[in-house]
Amino acid sequence: MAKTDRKTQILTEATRLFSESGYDKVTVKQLADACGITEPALYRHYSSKEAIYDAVLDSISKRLNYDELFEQLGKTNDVEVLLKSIANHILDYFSENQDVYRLLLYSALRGHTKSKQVYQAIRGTYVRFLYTQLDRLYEMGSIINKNNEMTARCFIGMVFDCALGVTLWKGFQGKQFDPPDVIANNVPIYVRGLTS
Amino acid sequence: MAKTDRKTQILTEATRLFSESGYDKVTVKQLADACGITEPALYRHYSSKEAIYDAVLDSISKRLNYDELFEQLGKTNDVEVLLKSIANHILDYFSENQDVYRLLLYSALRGHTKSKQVYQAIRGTYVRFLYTQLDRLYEMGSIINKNNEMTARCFIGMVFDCALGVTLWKGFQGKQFDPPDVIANNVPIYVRGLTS
DNA sequence: CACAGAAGTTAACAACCACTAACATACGAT
DNA sequence: ATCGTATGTTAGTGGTTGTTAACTTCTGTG
Repeated sequence: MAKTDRKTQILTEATRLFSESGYDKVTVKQLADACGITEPALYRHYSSKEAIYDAVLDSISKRLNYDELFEQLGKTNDVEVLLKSIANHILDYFSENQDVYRLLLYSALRGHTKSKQVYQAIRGTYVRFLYTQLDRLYEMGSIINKNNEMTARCFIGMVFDCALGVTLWKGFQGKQFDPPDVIANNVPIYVRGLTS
Repeated sequence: MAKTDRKTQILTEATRLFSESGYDKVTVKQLADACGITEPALYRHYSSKEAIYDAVLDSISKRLNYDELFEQLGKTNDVEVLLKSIANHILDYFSENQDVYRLLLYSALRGHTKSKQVYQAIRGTYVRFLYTQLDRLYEMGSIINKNNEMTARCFIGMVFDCALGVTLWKGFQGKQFDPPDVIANNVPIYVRGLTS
């Protein structure tokens, strides 16, 4: 196996394992086993366990592609379209990358500065985009006067929490709702509450 | 020091330490040091590290007092009062017990079944109360027809996320908002969106 | 073919961790 | 006064973990 392939494989397995069990509970042996090699072989590719962890976080922050969404939505004048698209984008992303959110939250709770930064980079990007758009819609007279940064942060928070519900609380929240249904139910409340 | 006092002290220190660093990163020695005793002395009071952890979770689930809130709000017909009171109750609780939310989330991510249950017990209680009240307000004609369980879960999710922002993301979310301000900004959006 | 370097192995090390055995002391009840 | 119990200590054990040293195997290149 070529060096690059092995490195990628280690990254993939590490992402999966770390997000499943958290950094501390994953042993280097586990990771090596998952890759089908021995522990010392891992150290040919990464200098330490922490280095693998850093690489995982780096790859995560590069995995998100907002450009498409932002270009698509940059010109809409419909609050409902705006909110629904952002919500769906977040939920799609996290359902396609179920491991990511868990891993980020876990790391952030662990106090890992880098993962806090990554988490906030992802989240902050959504928030900034949304409140910029809300500012624009307000100037157009489409929505009422609010602190749009607060509004945006809360809305994104609600959607993130919903995403967490899907991945983390599976089987622990009583009835299991489909995220799209939740969006369909709740975004209109926001829209009604915001439009003038 | 009497046995009960020491046991309580261990519980207090354990709650603090576990929520700061997570179960895995806290060593028994750290905990013993924090209590001013040696490791074996700890084992006079708790049979294992895991037993201490269980005790911490038990004490947390007993620390919440909803009765006051629920009795107080059980008869209000004002959606805004209802939502604001619930939101403030959650935020007050978590700002008074900053360690609790961190610990619960941390444990839940770690996959600890009991902590998932505790987290969901706390959260679920708020959700059930809110959607019962929303059902009542709907029957009274005060609010529009919605899936009130979804609405409640999303609202509670938004507030929980807000509480997390205060404790976990301090210094990582750019501008720091006061939770009461956030409530004052966002609850009215929900109210406008829900009232008929 | 020779060989350099990449990638893998076995064996082991030092540090750490949860936990325990064995012993010491304070103290209330009888 | 004495005994039992609660609570503490010192010293140490077995197991795990991240990491490394030393050695082997594979492979592409001049």
